[in-house]
Parts: sequence; structure tokens; C-alpha cells
Amino acid sequence: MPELPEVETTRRGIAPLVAGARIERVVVRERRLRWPIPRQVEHALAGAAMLGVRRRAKYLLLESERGTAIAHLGMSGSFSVVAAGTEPDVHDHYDLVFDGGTALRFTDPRKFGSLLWGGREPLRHKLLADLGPEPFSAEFSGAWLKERSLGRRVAVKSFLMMPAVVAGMGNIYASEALYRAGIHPRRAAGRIALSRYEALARAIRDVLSEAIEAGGTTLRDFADARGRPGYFAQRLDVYDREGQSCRRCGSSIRRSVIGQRASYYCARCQT
DNA sequence: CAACGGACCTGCCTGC
DNA sequence: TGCAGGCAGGTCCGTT
Repeated sequence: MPELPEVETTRRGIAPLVAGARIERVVVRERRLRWPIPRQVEHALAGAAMLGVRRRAKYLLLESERGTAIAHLGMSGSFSVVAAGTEPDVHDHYDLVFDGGTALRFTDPRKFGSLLWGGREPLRHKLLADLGPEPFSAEFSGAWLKERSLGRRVAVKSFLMMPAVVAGMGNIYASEALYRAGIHPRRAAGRIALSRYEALARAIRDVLSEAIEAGGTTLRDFADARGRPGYFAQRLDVYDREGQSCRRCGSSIRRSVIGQRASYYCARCQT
């Protein structure tokens, strides 16, 4: 479900609750998420003062005075703020219970999410160490994309979704950014000119910041920590618009599977 | 190496 | 109405 804008929306929603609060205890009801939740998370966070929430790619870094827990929402995960003691539902896998009487509750039907312990240097955690630059960082640019793509034959759509290339690009926004930049999703990554990659880097930043501004994209069930949907779905140009007309040229939007993921594009505008 | 496919798990929608 | 099959916003890992 969540890509970078949805994770960022979640971060903004939970940060005011978390920052400056103290965790009373961590309640784990289902330890077997994508990886088992390490007991160290509960032990370290119980009684700890929380400093804030940061984001790296689609990971949420829950920073405490004793170290950082690393949360990922997977495909179907979400956080919500509940009153402590609220009866959990079947897919409510863990709660961070704060001393003020509220709890941060993690819900995830598919259990692709995770909660891990990152210690004092979470960015060195195995899952984070090799991530590419954040799209809004100075390091991320057309030149970076060009350099990383040299000699590679993989479809640019798949290339964009590789965590080591750029942090946080998912299936929706990869299609959207390629449409904005006029690049065909099947084009070999190594056969794209620098100037086109510059347009693509710009398109990526634009579409992600507009989506964050709109509170993310809700296709079926994404909601922020207060349960509100995101409004970017109505501004998608291609994703989930198979058969509808291109907003630019009017031809029919196509759907095609690239690297096992549904991809949407305009065959006339994207070359 | 790069590229690909399978794996993890549940819910929802479609078509027979 | 029931059921099988396909599909879903992620991404790691083992195999070519």
C-alpha cells in the first residue's frame, strides 16, 4: 500500500504524538511479521523517552533515548492512534503504549510489515545501509541516475524501483514520474540520455512532493494516523487508468506487466 | 555482477 | 450463493 508519500504522511501524523513522549510498554500480539519482532525492541523501548520519528526510504525510524526501532509498513500496514486499552482487532499486531494514555497501533493484514531494532546507528542496519539517495537530497540527480544506469539493460521502470537506485520509489509513482518525463517504462535504463534523466529526476521530485502535499494516494485502504485518506488518487495521470484517455494527447492509457508489476503509460507520449 | 522469479500473507473482486 | 483464480501500494533472497 504505502510508498514514500504515504509513509511520509504517516510520519507527519505520528511525530507529534511520539516526540517527547515516554513509552510505558510495547505489546506484541503477533511477532511473526516479515521477520520476527526481536524481543530487544520491547526491552529497550519499555520506559524509554522518545525523541522523534524520521523516515529513510519507506522505513520509519522511531528514535528513543536508548536507540532506534525501525518500522516498515509493507504492502498493507498502517499506524493509528488509539486510546490505551482499546480492544485490538485480528490484524493489530503491536502497540507502543505511551504514558499519556494513548497508544500507537500497528495494523497489517498481510504481515509484510516489520519492526526491527536499529540500535544507536540505525542507518548502518543491514536493511538501510545500501539504500540509494533520498529523492529530495542533493545527491539525487539526473547525473546520479545516468551513472547508475550505465550498461544496464533492465527496463527503466524496474530500475527506478530498485532500492539502491533511489530510496522510496514504488509502483505508482514510478509510472507517474515516467509519464511526466515522457519516457517509456520498458526503455532500457542504460539507453537514456542524461538530459532525459534530468527531466526524470525533476519529475520524481515533483510527483512525490505533490503527493505528500495531498496526504498520499488512497486506492483502497491507505489512511493516515488519524484515519484520513490521501487525495492524490484523483490526480494520477496513468496509474490504474487503463483504457482511459491520456490527459495530454487523448490516446488510451495502456497497462502492461514489467518485472511482475503492473505498469501504466501512454504509448504516444512516452518513448 | 545483473536480472529474474519465488517467497512471505490476507482480502477483495471477477467470472463461472 | 459458492468457489477458484487473479490481483494488490514491498522488497529480500536464492538461482540463473
